[in-house]
Amino acid sequence: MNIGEASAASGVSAKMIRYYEQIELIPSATRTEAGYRVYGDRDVETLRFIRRARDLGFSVEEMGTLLALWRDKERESSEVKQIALGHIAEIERRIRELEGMARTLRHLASHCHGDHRPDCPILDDLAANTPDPAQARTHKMPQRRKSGVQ
Amino acid sequence: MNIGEASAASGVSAKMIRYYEQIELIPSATRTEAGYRVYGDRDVETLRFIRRARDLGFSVEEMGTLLALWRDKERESSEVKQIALGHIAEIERRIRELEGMARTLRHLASHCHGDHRPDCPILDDLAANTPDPAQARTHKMPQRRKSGVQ
DNA sequence: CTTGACCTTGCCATGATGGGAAGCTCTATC
DNA sequence: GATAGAGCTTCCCATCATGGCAAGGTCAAG
Repeated sequence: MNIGEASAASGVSAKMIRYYEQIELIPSATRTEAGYRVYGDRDVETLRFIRRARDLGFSVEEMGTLLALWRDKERESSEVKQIALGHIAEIERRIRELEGMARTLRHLASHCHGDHRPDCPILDDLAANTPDPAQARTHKMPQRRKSGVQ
Repeated sequence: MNIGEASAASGVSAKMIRYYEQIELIPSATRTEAGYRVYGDRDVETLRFIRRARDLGFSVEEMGTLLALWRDKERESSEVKQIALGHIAEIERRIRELEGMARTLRHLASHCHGDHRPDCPILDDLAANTPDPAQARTHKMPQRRKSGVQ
């Protein structure tokens, strides 16, 4: 099976299959004399596993761990469960973050006329709100020495 | 005001301020003779606007539009509302996507012993599930000519 | 004058993915 | 057997927003 066929059979693009090989998420495929990658049913199974895990939002790193556990017949299911639970917690954190944004935006939008008049509480709010450093997102503001807003 | 002070006053890192200038989201700051960027209160206001919009999940492109509308006194609030509503819809779409993942994972995890036994429905499911091309995420699988899984 | 915090530019990295070019291979059709 | 064109190969570049590091100039306090 060529890479294109393996791609169609697994739902993972050929580009990504090569990428996964390069980062050693999957072993290097054997090659034909001409240098074409060759895949078997086992490889397609692995690629489907990856495709499914990715659709569940697992990162490539997490997929690597899951694959290793999958291949290890003696693995303990608690390890897998831990990864799944951790991932669920992360997803729920992102959901809460997005819901906070949506809540604020819905509130602002509901107070905006949405007509030809220029008054718009959305812009006013964006402009007026003093930033609260404590609720910064990915922010790591460096501390200054002379510290003081001039 | 130097860039570090403007950063502290606005909550936007110096690095990002330079980046926003480079991509022309904000106008180029005036410079001292030595080449230092100089900021005034108006600039800090703009940066705060950006910081707040970013915390609400707006992309840089959307921020550019919002900034233009903010500066345009004659703008119609309907434009702003449209952007906000579109953004809300996008956030809600992402939330639904994440909730689908969380639901599936919770279901799988609840059926996993989570102990020393190797049996794990999570891995079994990842391995066995045939991919449904219709529910692909960002997938644009290219169509093959001979189309057929060997 | 020295120290060191601050500024400058520039390059590199992230994560997962796509796009495209240049060049080789395979296969179906004439 | 020759030709066309789909498919494969590698390599490089782009995304998006952000951080890190390095080399070098500047400024202010001691």
